[in-house]
Amino acid sequence: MVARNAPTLEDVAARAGVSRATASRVVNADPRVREAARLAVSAAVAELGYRPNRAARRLVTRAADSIAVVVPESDERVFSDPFFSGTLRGVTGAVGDLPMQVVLVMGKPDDGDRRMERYLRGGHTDGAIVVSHHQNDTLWRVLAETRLPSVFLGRPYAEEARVPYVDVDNCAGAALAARHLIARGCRRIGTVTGPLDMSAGHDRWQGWVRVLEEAGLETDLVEHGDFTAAGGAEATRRLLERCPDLDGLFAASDQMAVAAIGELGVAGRRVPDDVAVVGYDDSEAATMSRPALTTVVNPIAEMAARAVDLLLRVMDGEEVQPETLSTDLVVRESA
Amino acid sequence: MVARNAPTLEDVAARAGVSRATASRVVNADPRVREAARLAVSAAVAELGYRPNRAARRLVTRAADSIAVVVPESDERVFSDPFFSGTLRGVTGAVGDLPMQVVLVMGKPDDGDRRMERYLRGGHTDGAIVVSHHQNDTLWRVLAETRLPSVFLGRPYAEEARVPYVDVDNCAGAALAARHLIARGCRRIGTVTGPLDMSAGHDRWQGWVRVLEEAGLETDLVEHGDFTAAGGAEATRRLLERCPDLDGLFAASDQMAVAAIGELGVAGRRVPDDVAVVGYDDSEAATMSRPALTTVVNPIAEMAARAVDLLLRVMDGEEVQPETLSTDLVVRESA
DNA sequence: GTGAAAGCGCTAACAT
DNA sequence: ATGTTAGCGCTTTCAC
Repeated sequence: MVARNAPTLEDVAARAGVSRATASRVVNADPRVREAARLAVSAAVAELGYRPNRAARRLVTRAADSIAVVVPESDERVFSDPFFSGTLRGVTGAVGDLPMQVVLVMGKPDDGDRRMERYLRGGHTDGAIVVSHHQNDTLWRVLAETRLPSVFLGRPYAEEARVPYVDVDNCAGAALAARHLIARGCRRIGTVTGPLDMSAGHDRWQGWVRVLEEAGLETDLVEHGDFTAAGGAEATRRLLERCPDLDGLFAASDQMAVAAIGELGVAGRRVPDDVAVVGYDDSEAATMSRPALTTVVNPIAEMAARAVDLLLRVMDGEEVQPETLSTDLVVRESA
Repeated sequence: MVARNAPTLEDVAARAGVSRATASRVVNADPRVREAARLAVSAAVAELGYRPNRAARRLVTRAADSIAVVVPESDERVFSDPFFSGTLRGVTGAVGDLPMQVVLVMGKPDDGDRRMERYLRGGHTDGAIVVSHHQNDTLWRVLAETRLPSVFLGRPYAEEARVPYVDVDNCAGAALAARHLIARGCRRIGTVTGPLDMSAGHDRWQGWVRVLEEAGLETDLVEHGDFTAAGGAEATRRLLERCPDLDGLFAASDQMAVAAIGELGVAGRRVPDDVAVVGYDDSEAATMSRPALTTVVNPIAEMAARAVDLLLRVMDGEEVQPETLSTDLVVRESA
């Protein structure tokens, strides 16, 4: 609720002895106003504590107001995975000085609670960037129905979802990692995957499979994680149980890779001498880790920037094409 | 930008063969509409893909639209400290189903970049909850100038800042911790403080001092941290250098306490046998830690809920009084 | 350079 | 139960 009796532009104009139009011009820094009038209006604004009514302004300018960053994950997850903070930072950075709010909307959407869906349907925002979409999430359907301009950051798993997205070539990224391990001489190479109901998890796994097949290596040393450290540690333990003489490991996130290194240490295996480890993300954790992580770059900031750009264009009524960024491997100490 | 030529309520009404008012009633679930009319309007809404113009609605209802959670900390910090995720969760929970957005605004405000100030001055939100305010932050001044309804979560350090706040009695909380250590038999008790330019950091330190003085113990075993794990580890190392036979430690945050336990382990000192450790926050880390942390409860969710309540009332033009919640000690294994 | 006037899309009296 | 009407506060032609 706006403070009662908040002064309006009318009040400011009256106080400054000018018309509403002139007052509006001053407030909006229109150059064609006499110095005297400008001063009078500025003074009136200060004295009255005038603040423009955003709704009124927006009603006439038809400008966008806010976009949502939608993350269908629990808030613990959102706040513990650097991927999300990176994304949010990227989005706010890309929105920059546009007079637009970035609203973070998070929560598992399918745990019976339809809060997220209600929010999206409520028309509270002018657009949405959806991050971390899962196979069974029906968010894309909700978004299609409401016709809310939206862009996925990370290709949605469902093939029917014909929505704009920006993705990175996760398959190629994982292939880079796998080839690096093979080139190093690894032969019993395992992988700790991400969730397979997400395109990123699925694609990184498949990229790994493809390269190992080409090299004539076994592709069954697979354990599924969930991108988190805890999940990665557990998957690594299972992997070590199945194959104690593992000599190479590709983890689909840096958090899992770091956890894997920890587990390998517990099992008495040295990294990279006994087991070479490659992560994914090139997050801060990769450089902090000991040994420092060899990892695949996930250009989060760039993806976020592209997503914002796409979204702005969708909101403008433009037709846009999906974009897929390429990626790189950063070689450090762990492999 | 709203999609061009977005259908208006007028269009819906025309299509359904009713008046704008009736259409509005249906959209807003007003009960006094005939079933037939309701169906016709609903159909028209669906066919046209109508979405209410929020600005127009807001202009007439004069309802609040969004509140900001303002955190004058770097985004890394915001996303790594569970205190902030807890707060954000608390705020969104308390806002509940009110049709109001919660916008997270973060960033160090004084690094020459005035983004936060500009944002707040821009009148983008109807109210603000300020978290983690530092002594030299002049946010309260900005908020006072703009007359933006705001509530501090955690008492602002500056005494001139006559703003509503909700706080917890940090002094009493720290006293609980110190008394517990003394009762356990500790005599060389140190503390790793939070930042002293924050009321929480300062008060927890002072609460510790007061109790130790009353007990006739030395109060100079103080090292300053910043609530983070890294800062806590460093401060603990300094403390151990100064006093290798430390037998009790109060850390002003769980993150620092966990880090301290790690450092104590490195130094070959067992917790709680050699050194008893008490943390602050009762965060998830406290239960996960080994040994599990004895810690002071920081009722984050409750504070957030109170802050939202206060803010709503301030936005309603009401005068409100600061609130200070009490706290408790949870005894686990570390002390 | 400035003012008068026309709406933006919606809700909420007020009539019927 | 429904339609008519009057704004909400602002920006923006269009005259002057």
